[in-house]
Amino acid sequence: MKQKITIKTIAKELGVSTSTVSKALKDSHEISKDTKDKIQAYANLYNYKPNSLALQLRTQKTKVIGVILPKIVHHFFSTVIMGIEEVANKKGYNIMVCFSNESYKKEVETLKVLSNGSVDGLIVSIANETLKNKDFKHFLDLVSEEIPLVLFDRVVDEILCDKVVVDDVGAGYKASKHLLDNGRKKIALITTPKHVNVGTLRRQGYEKALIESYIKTDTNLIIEIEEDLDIKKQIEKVFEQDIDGVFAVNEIYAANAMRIAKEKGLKVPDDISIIGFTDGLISEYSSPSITTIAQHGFTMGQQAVELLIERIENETDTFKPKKIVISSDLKLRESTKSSS
Amino acid sequence: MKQKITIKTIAKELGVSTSTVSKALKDSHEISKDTKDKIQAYANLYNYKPNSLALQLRTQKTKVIGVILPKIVHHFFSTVIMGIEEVANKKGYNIMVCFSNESYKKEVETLKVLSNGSVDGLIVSIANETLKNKDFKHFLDLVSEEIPLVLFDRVVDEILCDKVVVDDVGAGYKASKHLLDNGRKKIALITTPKHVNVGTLRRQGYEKALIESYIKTDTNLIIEIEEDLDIKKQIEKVFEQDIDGVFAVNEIYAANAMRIAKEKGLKVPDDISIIGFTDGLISEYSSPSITTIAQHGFTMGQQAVELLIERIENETDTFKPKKIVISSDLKLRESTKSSS
DNA sequence: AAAATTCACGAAATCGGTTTCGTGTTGACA
DNA sequence: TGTCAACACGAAACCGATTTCGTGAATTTT
Repeated sequence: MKQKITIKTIAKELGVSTSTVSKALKDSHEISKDTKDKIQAYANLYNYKPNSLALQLRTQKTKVIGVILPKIVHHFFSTVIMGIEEVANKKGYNIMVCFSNESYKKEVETLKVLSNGSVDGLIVSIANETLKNKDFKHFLDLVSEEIPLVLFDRVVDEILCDKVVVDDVGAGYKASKHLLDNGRKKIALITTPKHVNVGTLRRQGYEKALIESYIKTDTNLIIEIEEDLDIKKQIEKVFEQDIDGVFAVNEIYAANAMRIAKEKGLKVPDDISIIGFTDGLISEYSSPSITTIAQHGFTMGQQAVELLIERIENETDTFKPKKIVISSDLKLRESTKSSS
Repeated sequence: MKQKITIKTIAKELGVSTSTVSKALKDSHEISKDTKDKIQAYANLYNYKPNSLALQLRTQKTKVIGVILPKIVHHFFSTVIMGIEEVANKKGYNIMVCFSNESYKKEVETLKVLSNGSVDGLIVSIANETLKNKDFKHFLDLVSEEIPLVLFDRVVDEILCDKVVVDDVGAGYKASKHLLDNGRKKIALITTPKHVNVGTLRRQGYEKALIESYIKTDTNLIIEIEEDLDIKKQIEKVFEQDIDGVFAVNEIYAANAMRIAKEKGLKVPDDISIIGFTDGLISEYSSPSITTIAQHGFTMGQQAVELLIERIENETDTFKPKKIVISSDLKLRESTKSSS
């Protein structure tokens, strides 16, 4: 890289001190107009840009927010990033993005790297493996170092920090209730393993809705998907039973369910209703289009970053973690159109 | 944030100089074993982490790569990011991600912010608006400052730097040839406005394939989509004509075409074949699934970072821009299954 | 026993800025 | 003419590390 022009260069060239240059560039009243003009002209001519590292070292602020996501090729997470970036930028922050790839080890490493002062705070959604392990030491360390931290979507109670989540129980309830209202009785639930708490919460909503309709939960209709195995094959199993509705906790599961239904000769939504989660492009463009629960990832990102910046800039000694719950909406599409 | 422990703190507490501490922590031979043990024990106990800003200021290296994308809620770009992050991390770099949102102004601002020393180099895919304006001054400035820069996918010849692109002409040819081989004669092309060069290049491939089959290009069959307007309505127009094949330059256009075909009562692939671009989830999960040209975003990301890091770490005075062309593959699916 | 090494550590410069505190010069005022 | 304030600028400390060079003491060599 080309040798950058510094304040020192300017000072030497113009025969003044570095303090004068610094002040002149900030239009300080201490410096005479003549000198200011001269210095500013020189700086412009040579396209002087203050070295941000020097500033950061002095102020101990990087104006950077670290974001750690389990993955990115995923409609929900990429939407969240958009929300984060938008607000962060508006407030003068940049974002450093890392991915845990659902791996505990990578999450620990990334957290360590980012917490050495490269960022002012962190926004994280916990990796699957970490949730499974239930080992949150790396997060607890972060909290005890008092590095501002906001968790979103995949959060746990053990970590004392600000959180942004969707109303998963309510969303699960809404989705299931919608199917019940459509006259469906034998509703399959395609969910995640229990350690993924969002899945568990959505299941609670599902069970609540069933109970309200005096339907007994049939564990044969509930299937927990192992992501490492063939997803479609796992979902096919639940179709061996007599079902008339499917509630899938994400859009990939929903799309797979739809495909299987078609292969089995079932008509959607006439013979079977399908509802998904995460309002992504698959749901929108599949045919029939899939009714989903919209998670409002964009809003989540915005809220998370606002919480974080609030925490960064207003260092209150009284630490009371906040939890923001984003309500979710039913996005009605063809896959649950009541035939009546 | 909690007061961080510095080398100075350790020095004072242990009654030695900061240089001794620094050397002891790096296990220098200059320091006696006793002193080293004492200092290292203290550092571990209080969880000392060197301030990365101080290091960066000293070495003038941030070990951060800036990435500017037009958008992120998009299969191709999120895949590229994955590729970038993977290689960058492996080589000890982190990535700072920004979005231009296809806006010229935001691109200029972002470029300015990132080029003040916060990153060692940049990977960029140019915003649509910038391509339209043909105003690349901000990039030329970057180049003249000799800040390492790699452009990918949306690149222009005016900017002298390393580039990674897909073989767009070849890909367009492959896609069109595939339709022709399927016996299609009246193939519509759904592309972007001319200023988006990838669209133009793919069109060249399309025209080349037609010419080879002695088919005259019919401009009525070519439609350039304005993203600001209703996409579906624009595509519907081309369906007013008698067509038996559609080549869409991205998967959203392809998905829309499929939907319209169905609405018109056309059977895919019996009555009409459809082929898209970008091997995303929509193509995979729509029904029938859509044949596409796979762009290998992951590979592009990897290659781009490797070029960039090479440029960052081996400052050669002889600057010869490299251009890597990634070949694309046809991913055969149901939407072009030949009925024969 | 004197000279030469080795050892173990500290002082100070450096990276590129900001900021506090002085200080010499000028002008105004009594 | 002496005093005092305003003005315009510089010296130096500071942020948190690294690194070069120097130095006193201990040890080895001759």
